[in-house]
Amino acid sequence: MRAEESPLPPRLRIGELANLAGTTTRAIRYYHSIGLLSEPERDDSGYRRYGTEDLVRLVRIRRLRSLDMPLEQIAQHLWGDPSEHGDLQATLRLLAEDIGRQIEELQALRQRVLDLAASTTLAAPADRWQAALRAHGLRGGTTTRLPAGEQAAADVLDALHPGGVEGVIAQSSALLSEPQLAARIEPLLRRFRALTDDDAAIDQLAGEFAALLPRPAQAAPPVDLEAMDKLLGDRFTSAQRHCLHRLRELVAERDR
Amino acid sequence: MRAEESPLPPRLRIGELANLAGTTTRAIRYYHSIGLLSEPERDDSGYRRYGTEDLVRLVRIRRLRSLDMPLEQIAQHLWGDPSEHGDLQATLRLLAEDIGRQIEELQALRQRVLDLAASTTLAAPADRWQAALRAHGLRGGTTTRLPAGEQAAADVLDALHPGGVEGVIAQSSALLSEPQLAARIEPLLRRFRALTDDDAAIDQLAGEFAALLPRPAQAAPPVDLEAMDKLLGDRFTSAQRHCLHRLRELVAERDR
DNA sequence: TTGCTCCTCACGTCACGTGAGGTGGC
DNA sequence: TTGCTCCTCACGTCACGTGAGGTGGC
Repeated sequence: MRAEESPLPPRLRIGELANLAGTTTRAIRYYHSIGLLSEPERDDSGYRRYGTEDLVRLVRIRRLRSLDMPLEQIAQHLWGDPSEHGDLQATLRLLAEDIGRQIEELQALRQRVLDLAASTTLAAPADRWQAALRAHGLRGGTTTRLPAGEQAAADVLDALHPGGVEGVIAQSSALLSEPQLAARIEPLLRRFRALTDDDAAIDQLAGEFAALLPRPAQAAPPVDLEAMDKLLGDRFTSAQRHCLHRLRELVAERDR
Repeated sequence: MRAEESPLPPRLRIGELANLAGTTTRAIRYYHSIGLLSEPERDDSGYRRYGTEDLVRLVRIRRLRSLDMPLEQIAQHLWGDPSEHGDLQATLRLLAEDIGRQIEELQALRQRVLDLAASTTLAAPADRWQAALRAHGLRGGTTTRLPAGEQAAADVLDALHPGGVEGVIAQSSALLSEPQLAARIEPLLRRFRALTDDDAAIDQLAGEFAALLPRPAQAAPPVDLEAMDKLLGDRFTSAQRHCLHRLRELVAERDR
């Protein structure tokens, strides 16, 4: 039996290459346009025809892209001498570490979401604030429903602290472990809520609040106090704002 | 002591809000432009002034964005009625599941990155191909250096199979466990490499190769054979192409 | 006065997706 | 002939970034 002539099979067209590499023709043309993949030869009808090297390079690009690596960075690695693979190795290790950190962040976030979903009734920050206070032996004030100003304060704390209102309270453990805190703070809160503009006792009340606050070394404020002031300004009466302002002054003076 | 008038502190400006929420003024303006965050009131000089609700909503947006959730999806979550507690709970559960999936994806991604880092230490596909064959008791042919066609074949297999050349060999375990494979295949390979166009034994050789291949039920081809043909066409002689073509025909006939 | 912040266009970026309108291959 | 693939513009998308040129606030 004689051997027949076996003609050269036509090389790959762009669609076939795209399928093999698990991508689209548009992506391949885009890689050509930015010079990441060199343009192959055309056949008689102007179609691009691809070979082995194109496939190998494209698959490498897609592998790195599946790691969300930017094309520019991919280009640097693929244009680098194949002998300098140490650099790529180091980059990949750093990438793995970065992903590891992202995983940890997401796990913490997921736990927080689950905690929130499972926690009692998944209530508003103000209610969770009071519940967390009760868990520390504080009744959270005499009223069942907090005044508007304190409700808004809970909202802001919940938004600003990474751990939510629960995180704020956890960070204030030094304050909360103060002996007799419940007995001492609740009368102050009642007086604060009843403050009127011509109340002569504003500075007196601020002083008594300040006496309850721990030294700065033991507890930095959990959130930006000036921002809280600007946000909550319209939720308190002028007298209450005055009292809070005086309280901040007293603490600042003491810390100097 | 008389209480002084305590003026309303000005509300937050866009830069302060951005800092508190850990984002940029541009992002906030963008959220306004697409209606994700409503435009706040302006002060006398036209500056936007923000309050508590804006902060709370923006922080929620940023939290979800940090999960890479598209803004459109975020909008759907945040437009849900806050009074429907059951719905909110369900939303949070879904969110936790979503985060869980993202964690799994990232873990798989991290593993792929580490695998990739490990595989770059290894040599060219052709060398890894021969090393893997030796691990199965095959010497990988008589030559130290593979002919160009077989080197290119190794490149293509490595690119196309998710597990690289090692994955191809693992998938071909049925073939590799064939008794006396080494003794039977190596003479065939030598004859294949020496094929000439007028070699009358082309079909004979193809038949002997086919006899070594397992039945289709036991092993589907690990990669697209037609694509391999188009890619490697120019790396083999006409006689070799003829032989491979005949081999594919024989296997296809047998499988019908 | 100086440096900082804010304002509104409006164009740029990244990695493609999506027609539009036309031709080649089987 | 029909349906599929390919070709080249060229505009769209997503989530902002980045000046440009001007004004307000302290």
